Amino acid sequence: MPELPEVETARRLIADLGLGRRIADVDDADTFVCRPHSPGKLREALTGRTLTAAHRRGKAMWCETSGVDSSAGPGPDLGIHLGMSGRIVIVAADGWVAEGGDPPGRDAQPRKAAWDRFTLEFADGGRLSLFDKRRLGRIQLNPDIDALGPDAGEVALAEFRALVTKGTIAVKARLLDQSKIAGVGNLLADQMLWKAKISPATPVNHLRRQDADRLYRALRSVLESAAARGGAHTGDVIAARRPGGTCPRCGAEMRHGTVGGRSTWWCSREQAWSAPASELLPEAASQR
DNA sequence: ACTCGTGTTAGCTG
DNA sequence: TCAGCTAACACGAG
Repeated sequence: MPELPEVETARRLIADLGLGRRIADVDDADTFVCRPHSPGKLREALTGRTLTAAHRRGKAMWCETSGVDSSAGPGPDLGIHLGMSGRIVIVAADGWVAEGGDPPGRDAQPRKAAWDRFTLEFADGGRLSLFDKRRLGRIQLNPDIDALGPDAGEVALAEFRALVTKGTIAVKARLLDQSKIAGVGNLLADQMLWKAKISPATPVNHLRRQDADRLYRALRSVLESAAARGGAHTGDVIAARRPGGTCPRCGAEMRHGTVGGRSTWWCSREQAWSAPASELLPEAASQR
């Protein structure tokens, strides 16, 4: 299930194998994945064009398209979001298949054709599909990319500090807010908070400058290692996200709860959160 | 049978 | 209007 590193893999796949191929037909029959949905709308908008570039910001991808002929202006952008279980599958003219997105190894059963939610049929006989079991992926023309914050892999330290520390929300919930920082999902958030030794429940206004800076460095290194190792699920602490799991660093028991509406795991020793004494009620402070 | 989930978002509240 | 929270979406896996 894709976070930033998996989406980048999918984007690169499209950039390498999907560009410059004439779109001969479009299957946009899925009434939930293709939005806004009027059957045939995407077919009408895309047939006769080619994809000319593949971009990504956070977990959102979009492809530029060519004019239907050389005299026409460029076509609409094709927005692609993989959701929780989406994967890009590209079939070459000779039938060779390449995939990127949701790691195939984790659900390696044969692909059912019914799970291809959107397909570009190329004139060369190949195709590009959004394969998505849960149908939470999205295909959309001209997606509003500016609604997203800066890409998590490109945000600068000063910008990160400003975006992450304003307000009172739990730091993990803020990291998951795509309008602030784009690309961090549930696993990357747990991994980077663990790496920075910060409790996921810490209200962001309680983060000191040194905490925010440590979290920023954790973001950089977690993205880098996830990209190198093949996805967000390869993080050191991810294997410990299970009942009975222990911290890979100190051996303490891992705790589980819900933060920002998502399943969350943290080290009971290194990521314990306690409010500064000045913010506790008098009776609570006296118990410390 | 029943619960959970690596994501997003409409709709509600203060 | 904004920040923050919750339920809903869909469906396969355990």
